Amino acid sequence: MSQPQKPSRVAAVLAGEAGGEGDPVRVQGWIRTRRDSKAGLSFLHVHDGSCFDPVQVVAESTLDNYEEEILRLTTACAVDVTGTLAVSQGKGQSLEILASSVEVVGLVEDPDTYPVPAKRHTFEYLREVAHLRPRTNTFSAVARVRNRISDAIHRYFQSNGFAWIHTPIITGSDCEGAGEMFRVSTLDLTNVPRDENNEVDVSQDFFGRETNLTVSGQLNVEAYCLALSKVYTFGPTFRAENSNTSRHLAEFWMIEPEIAFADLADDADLAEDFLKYIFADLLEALPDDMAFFDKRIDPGCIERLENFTKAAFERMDYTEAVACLEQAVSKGTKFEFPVSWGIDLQSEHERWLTETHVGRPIVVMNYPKDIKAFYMRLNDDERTVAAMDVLAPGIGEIIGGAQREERLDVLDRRIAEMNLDPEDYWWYRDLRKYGTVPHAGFGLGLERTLAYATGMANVRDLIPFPRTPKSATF
RNA sequence: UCCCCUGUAGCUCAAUUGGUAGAGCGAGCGGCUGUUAACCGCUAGGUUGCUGGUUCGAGUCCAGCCGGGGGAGCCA
Repeated sequence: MSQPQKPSRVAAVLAGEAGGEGDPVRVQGWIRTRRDSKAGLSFLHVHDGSCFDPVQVVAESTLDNYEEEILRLTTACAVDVTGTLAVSQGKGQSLEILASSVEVVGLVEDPDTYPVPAKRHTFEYLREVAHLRPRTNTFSAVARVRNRISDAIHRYFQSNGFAWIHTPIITGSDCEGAGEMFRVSTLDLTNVPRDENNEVDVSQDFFGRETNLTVSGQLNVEAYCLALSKVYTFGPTFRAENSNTSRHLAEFWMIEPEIAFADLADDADLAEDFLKYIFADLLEALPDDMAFFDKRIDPGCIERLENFTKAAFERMDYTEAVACLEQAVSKGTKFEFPVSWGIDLQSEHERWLTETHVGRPIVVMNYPKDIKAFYMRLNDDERTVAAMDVLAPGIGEIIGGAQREERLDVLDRRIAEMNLDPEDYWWYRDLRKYGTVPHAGFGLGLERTLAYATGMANVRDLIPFPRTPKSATF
């Protein structure tokens, strides 16, 4: 089956990169819709996922398989089309393909049973057919945006001298302290070995100790930060929390840069520069997909992103933020949760600060030590730590980060204060013994970032096969 | 884990104070059209999530279970 014409991507065809009027062209893809005209021809919209729009193929009734095959084409049929490029006589597209051959590669035998016909579907329903939803406009657009953002993240770090560190998925550390973990074991669950105290004998397990899926690569990546200076993680993360919200997944992807010889201000600068880069890149690279989200999913999302990339981020201390909130309350602003120094800011507080108070992204810094993790650097006031949250209009917290405690004596004090066992942190403490330096980093959830960029409301629709409590079908 | 909402045709939803189910879309067939959210007509398609209870009678009321969604907490 030698085909003389090399196939082109639909994106290239529509961009005029596969040739001009009269040039031969070949595309491979799936039917989105078929419309027949009694003028003796059918219009096939063919997509291959390379761009938002399908290409229109004109199939005339003179094709030898017109009656038997082309008139039976339905949504999702796979085709291999050869023909010539033509200027469209109709509206809605400039170039189309006048087919000389439409080979049916894969037919839909019974269209009545195809779960995703060309009609409106709810996102909830499409989650039940997650293996077919990437064929829809929305989910193919999400997939392209996810890919582009991921690529931009790597491009940003790589072009700025960062090394991508593959921190472990399976961790022997039971002290990462960020929520419930998924146990990793090869023990026979129906016959678990016990020791003399009738405890599970983990020495017989695969690793000879208890192991779990990672909830964060941060502690590990700090080791590489203190050797390669500028590093980042980008990979899957697992949390066994029983969280049932539109913002939580049991398996999600996270980005965690870490920079050495850096303080909190450097960290905030990095976060601002980084976010602006990936969003500006998205707007520039995928205008058709973003236009779709702006029109059908979340009107205004393009303007929101444009403003985000242009506005200078406000910097504000936690103490000042609380003072602003208290002043607002005294002037009549109502919050569900009361405000006072020492509280963790609620979502409603964060939104007020970024949306109402300053009207642009804001970095809140230096939080009370009692509401933050042990590894965050203690400030000279002994009351606050060098933590930061980046808050954005329309979403609230988008990044959380901190300067790390690099002084061993202070770190040990903090470990003791929080009733943690220093032995669990022996190698983390080693990093402070041998050539310690100030360093800082932050964490960014990929799916939440995509939610912000696209206006899609649920992170379950921003990862190909979502894992949530009681749900891991695919 | 807690609170609220919800489960009727392949999908989205109707069904008056309880009286044994309808529409739109999709699908099939036909008509019409260089069509593009096409349009017009016809046809097929349902043990109303599961189990039990109240009742002459349950999609409708009650209990339990299972699933879905939203919010809270936790966080990314």
